[in-house]
Amino acid sequence: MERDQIHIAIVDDHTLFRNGVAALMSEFEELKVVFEAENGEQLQQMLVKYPLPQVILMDINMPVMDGYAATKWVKETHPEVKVLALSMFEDDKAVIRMIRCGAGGYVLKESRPSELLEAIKTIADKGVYINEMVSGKLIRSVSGNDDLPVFTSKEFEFLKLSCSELTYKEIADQMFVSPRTVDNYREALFQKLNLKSRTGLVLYAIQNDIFKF
Amino acid sequence: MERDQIHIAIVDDHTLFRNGVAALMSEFEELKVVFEAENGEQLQQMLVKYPLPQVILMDINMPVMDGYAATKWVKETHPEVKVLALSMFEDDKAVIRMIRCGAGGYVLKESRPSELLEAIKTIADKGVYINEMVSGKLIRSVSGNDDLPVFTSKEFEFLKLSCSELTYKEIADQMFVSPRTVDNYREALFQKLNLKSRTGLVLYAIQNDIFKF
DNA sequence: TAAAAAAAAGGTGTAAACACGTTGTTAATG
DNA sequence: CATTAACAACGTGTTTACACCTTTTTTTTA
Repeated sequence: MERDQIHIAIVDDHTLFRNGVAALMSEFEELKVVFEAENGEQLQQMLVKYPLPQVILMDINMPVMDGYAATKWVKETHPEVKVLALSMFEDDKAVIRMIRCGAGGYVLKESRPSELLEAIKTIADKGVYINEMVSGKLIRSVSGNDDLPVFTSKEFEFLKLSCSELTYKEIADQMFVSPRTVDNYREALFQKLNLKSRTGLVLYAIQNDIFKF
Repeated sequence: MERDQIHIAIVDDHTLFRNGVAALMSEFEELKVVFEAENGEQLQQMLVKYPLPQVILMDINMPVMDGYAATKWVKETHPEVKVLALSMFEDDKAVIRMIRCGAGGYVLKESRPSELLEAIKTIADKGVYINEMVSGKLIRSVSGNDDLPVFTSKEFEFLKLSCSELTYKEIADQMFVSPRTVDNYREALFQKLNLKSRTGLVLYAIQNDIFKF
């Protein structure tokens, strides 16, 4: 067992992917996989039972507790642990959000194993790993704060229910409020999101993963 | 090198996943990974250069040539080769479509390596691998043919334009037809898709990749 | 080329969606 | 305890969406 090994953990709900990456990374003698977790919640449990990893490879979309929440929690409780986001697609919004949550970098799942190793080594050393697109939209997006507006929980619920064939009246019934109140939710969302139609709401909700199929 | 090894190939655009699965499967002595490919097109090239695999693990969503087209092509040119779909989520529509294209089964990416091994062995032996949900919706869906209805090109265009904040009047202008004609398109789609609101149209279009972000 | 089918357009009515100003209600805060 | 602020609800009016049925125009095809 080599000294100076980088201890890593892998958090991803897809077992095949998780095990696969673990197997691949274990082949690099510079790395040691200390544990795997299926989601953020399991990660929390693992962190008390196992030695603290230096780097956590974190998937974004997971059930139970997703990558955003998990990353935020990790940085709050163990700020010295580096988080490297593993994203499926080059989804700017998601990547930016992960970085805001405290991730020190991100790697696409399309990457070759050696690239991932490089990213892990860099992030363990320097704390951040920013790849090719540094000079691009990422910088601009992160500095220019386009965070998602704050919704009340009612507005949020209304937004999700809007992604259906229910009429506003029916939505009101389901939310146990008056149709007028639903009007308020709609107006508030229109203003916050600069929209003017229900169709706009639906598109927004889907684009921002507020409504999922 | 063992005889009676099952020769498999892996087609997935995510290198980390592909390599990971290859590494995992190589550990089973019953299997031999003969090649990997990034997409359907690369698969076509690989199939002439490398020994024919008995089973192909096929991702669904890939650039260039996706899993549906690739599977169809494989079954046309090498009907004896079995295709096992690897799906990310339990997306009924996608799975059903893959089976219609000729896949002999599907496995979720959440599966454990041993389950995947089991699936590979089963499909190599029996030609099909149907897991737990046999008795469920799958059977019903595949038998009851629910292929997508036929739209005219105008209806199709209208459907895409509906995924916006344009009013029907504005859509009519853009399509250079009368608002009444647009009414006809809408009515036709409502009937064909059994919907009753624009929201329904938007959701349908997005679910079926007719409107893409 | 006449008949039939399909697509485009019209008329009209109702329901839902959108807009805006106003009024209770509750809870936080000085 | 009075004052805000936030939320819920109301009234009312306009626009858009939806429904249905008819007519005109274009395209197919017998």
